[in-house]
Amino acid sequence: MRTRDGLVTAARRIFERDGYLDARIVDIAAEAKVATGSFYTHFSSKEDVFAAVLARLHDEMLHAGVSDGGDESDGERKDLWRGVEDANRAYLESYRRNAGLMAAMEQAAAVDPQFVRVRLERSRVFIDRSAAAIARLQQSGLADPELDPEIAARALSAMVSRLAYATFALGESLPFDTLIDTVTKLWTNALRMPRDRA
Amino acid sequence: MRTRDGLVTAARRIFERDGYLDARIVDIAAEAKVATGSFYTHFSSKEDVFAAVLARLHDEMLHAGVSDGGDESDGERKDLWRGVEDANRAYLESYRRNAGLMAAMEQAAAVDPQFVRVRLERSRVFIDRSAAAIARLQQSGLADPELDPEIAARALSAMVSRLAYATFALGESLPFDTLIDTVTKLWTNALRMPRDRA
Amino acid sequence: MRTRDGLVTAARRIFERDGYLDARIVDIAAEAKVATGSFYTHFSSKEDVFAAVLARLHDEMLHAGVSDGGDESDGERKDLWRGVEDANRAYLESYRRNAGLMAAMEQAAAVDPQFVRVRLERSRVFIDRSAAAIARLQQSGLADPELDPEIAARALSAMVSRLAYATFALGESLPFDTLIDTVTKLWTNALRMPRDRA
Amino acid sequence: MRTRDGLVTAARRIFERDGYLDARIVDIAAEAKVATGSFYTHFSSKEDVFAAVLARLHDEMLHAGVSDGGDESDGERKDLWRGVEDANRAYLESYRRNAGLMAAMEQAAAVDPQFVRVRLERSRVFIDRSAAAIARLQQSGLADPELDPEIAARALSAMVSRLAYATFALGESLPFDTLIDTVTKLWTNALRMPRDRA
DNA sequence: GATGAATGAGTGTTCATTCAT
DNA sequence: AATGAATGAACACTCATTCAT
Repeated sequence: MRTRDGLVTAARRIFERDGYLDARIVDIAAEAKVATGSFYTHFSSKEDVFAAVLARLHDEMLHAGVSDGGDESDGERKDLWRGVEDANRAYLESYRRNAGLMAAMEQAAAVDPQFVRVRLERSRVFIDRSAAAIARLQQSGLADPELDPEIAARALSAMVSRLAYATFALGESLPFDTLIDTVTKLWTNALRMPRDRA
Repeated sequence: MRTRDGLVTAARRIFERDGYLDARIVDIAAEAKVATGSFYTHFSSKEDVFAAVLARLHDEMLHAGVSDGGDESDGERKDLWRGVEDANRAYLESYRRNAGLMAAMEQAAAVDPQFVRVRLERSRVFIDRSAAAIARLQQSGLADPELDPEIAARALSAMVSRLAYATFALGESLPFDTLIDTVTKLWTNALRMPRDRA
Repeated sequence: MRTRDGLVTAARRIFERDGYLDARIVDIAAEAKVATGSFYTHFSSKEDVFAAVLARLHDEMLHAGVSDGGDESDGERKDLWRGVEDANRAYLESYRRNAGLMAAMEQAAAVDPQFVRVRLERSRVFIDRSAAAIARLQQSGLADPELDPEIAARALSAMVSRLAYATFALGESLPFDTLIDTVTKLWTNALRMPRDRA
Repeated sequence: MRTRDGLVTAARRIFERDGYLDARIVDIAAEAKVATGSFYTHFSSKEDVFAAVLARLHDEMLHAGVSDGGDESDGERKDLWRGVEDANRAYLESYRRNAGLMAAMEQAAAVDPQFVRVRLERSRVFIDRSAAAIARLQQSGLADPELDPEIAARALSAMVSRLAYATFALGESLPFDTLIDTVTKLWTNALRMPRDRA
């Protein structure tokens, strides 16, 4: 198991350094200081390790409570805005922290349908939570009732994740705080949520 | 020049069929019914033809008036909403028509930084036009003055293009009209534009 | 010793299932439910186990009296024909029973000279007995005196074993009884042995 | 086409030298003095070249008239024996000349079912011709009427080819003339053909 | 005697690019 | 300008064997 862990760690470094396509099994094995063949004791292919790397990332995020978009428990309007902002900040910070890997994942998804699925499942969590939140807001009369919660959640998640990709993976410059602020404004506006100090 | 045109046409078909990475020069030459070596009389590499294919697409769009997001000339509120809807419809229809190529371009951009730039320039047109429109609306008191026009334009373009990619290139199901309707609502809401029958 | 026996049994199954070349040591160990390394406590290589498997087969045949071509003790002509038929039947039945292993052995012999020798030694028994029988028949005036007993024995054995291989290992269809009958007629004819009811 | 021919010639040398299994594509290309990749311009795999080598051998045999077992046109008894002897001699001389290749083919057939078929088709020619001859002899009352011509032909061909393999490919020593003489005697006896000077 | 993870050498195949004709 | 055969570098994967526990 120790060897396997070492390989996952090494693989993550190599994928971040070289991207998904240019990552070579030999390099991963070398980075983990094991023989090439040992790689195949634990993984069957490059796709296989990459899936393991992503799975570990997912676990780390769960343990770090990152996926938790903040508690939306109390009903004050001021907090609604704050809730959206916190969720966006958490998402963006996590993206920034794992930018190299996210870039590799985009590449993997562009090349291997298997990772399109993985990416979809990853975003599903956020989309589902957002859709639920939107529906709740609509029922409380706090969000535009004409919107389909599921589709709106998809669209707004697409907006945030694509902006994160452009900013952190591609390096299009945007100050972090401006990013959060804009995203949060657009998100709350888009749902026609009432402004804080309305 | 006829050979060159034939190669571009052939390349487009191959890129649509096989994607950017799996497209082979021999196949492009065969599809164009010329010898492999003739390819290199007109293009220096796969990147080179792909750029030519994208350039031709761009030209076709300009001639088809597709890039023209509708004239936003008159000041009636009703037309504002209509203007956004028309622009989105035009974008989405164009994306749907060229879905195979757009998928190839996403793949190319994931693999080759050169095409990240191309993609960026392509979207630049739409972003700039949107940013200008937003600024104009703000000056007329018809859009949220707190938004940075440039960043908001980027974000909303990201939203639309990503949704288009998911729907037409990846095949995540969404009825076309629902898509346009949702996108337009979110877009106008996000800017806090007044509703039609306000 | 129990482990060793288990490995030989397992190896036989694997060789029958996968052939000599495709048989893998790990599979043999797994089939015997021992660790891979344990294999090497008892055998030094794949060739080594395969030799052991063949040796055990040889022992089983001896104990089953299979190698015993029938007793050619009495001098009646009728029995001569019967003796040849019995020997052929015994040989062919044994081949049919062990067809999988024989196929593996042919493969091994095609690939490793060591098993050409083993195969030769295996057939030696039959050839020598046949040669002796031919010589005896010649001395009794019951077989063509112009034939070299040794070479004739080789040739006729080759005929029978090759037919057995084609029928049972390769699956070229031939009814068992037709096979025995033809082989016996050809064998007795070839030696110019007098017909039963001469 | 010149390159292809060179590759077939080179392949034949390599297959004879190293056998089917140990033959490496790089070696074949090097022997033909072309780049490794050029091999794949003409052949898709090792099996593919080997099939080409065997096909060329087949052609050469046909042109050399080797497959022609002598004309069995006149009805003299003396010539019957001679006809069988000539056919056997031709077969055995051809086998001796191509012993290295035949050894490789046995190996190929032991490893790849595709070549079991090829070998079968190769022998089919001889078997069919023999079967026809046997049937003719039976009709003229010159061969044992109890034998099935097809099966007898198979059996006697198996005998000759297996003896050829043992002698020329495996090097079990037997003088060439003794071999022909024995084989011919056994063959004519087996069919109960009348002796020359009966 | 048993374990089983680690070792690492070895090779078929692809395809963008060249260049003599 | 066209031809198309030739080039050759690059890399994943297998599996018999070892050896520290």
